[in-house]
Amino acid sequence: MTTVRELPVSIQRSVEACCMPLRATALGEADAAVLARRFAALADPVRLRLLSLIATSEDGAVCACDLVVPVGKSQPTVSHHLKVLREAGLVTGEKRGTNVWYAAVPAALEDLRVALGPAGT
Amino acid sequence: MTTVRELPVSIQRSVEACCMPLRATALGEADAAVLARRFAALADPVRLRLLSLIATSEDGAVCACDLVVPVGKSQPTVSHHLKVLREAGLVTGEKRGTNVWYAAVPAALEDLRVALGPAGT
DNA sequence: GCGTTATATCGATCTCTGTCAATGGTTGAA
DNA sequence: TTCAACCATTGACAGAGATCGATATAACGC
Repeated sequence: MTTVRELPVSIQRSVEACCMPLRATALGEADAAVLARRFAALADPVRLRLLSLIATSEDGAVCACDLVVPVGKSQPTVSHHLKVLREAGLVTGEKRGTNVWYAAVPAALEDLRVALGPAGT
Repeated sequence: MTTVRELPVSIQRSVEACCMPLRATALGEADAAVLARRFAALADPVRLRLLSLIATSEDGAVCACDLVVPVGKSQPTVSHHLKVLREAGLVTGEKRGTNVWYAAVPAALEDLRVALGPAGT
């Protein structure tokens, strides 16, 4: 359940940047769909807590085994939410032995920040 | 259907600010619930387009009657989405005669930007 | 090989949400 | 007052998503 600290995992972005700021020009259908999908990944309290736990970890990565207890959900549920975060490009998972270490993808959060930002950014 | 331009409506915030950045400290259950609710308001393509249309309007406000056609949904559906945006504090609605004029609430978007931002903000 | 541990997937259930047709409430105009 | 326009609400339905127990898969140690 509890694990030994190791080196941070490497970071990779699989999801390409998207979309002008909401307030710059009227959003097209395609861009709106992409953005909605990403915001949906943040629209769940369990996922937000998981992401926060991962992003604030001292070494930049957290073993999945150390995420089940803190959020108070079953292991399959946590695994499901981690998958959603992964597919949204917000975190990456790297297998180390039997464990999977999750790391945040800062660039993904920055993309969303830009989308919410003022027109001239 | 189409309306005459008038003065921008007044802006008011009903939703109080919330939550440290995700990457500052691990999110508590309560904060996660509040943030998830707000991100959920952005997790729909129709709402994102409505918000974008409102936020990019020249006068800072748009008549609801001018929002139905651009998003290609029925009037009740658009009304429903506008309600969700209103309850999330992202827009305000002001009645003028038989029309309702919607305006964006920039401070609400800024709050979400802060939540997504780096630790030291 | 075997058993153990960690993670993912499957299947079922329940709840939430997006959508529209129909209806109701208000407002302004004729 | 009567009518028409605008907007919100209701009710019904389908689809999506959150959750968990059970099971499958993978890697390690013996």
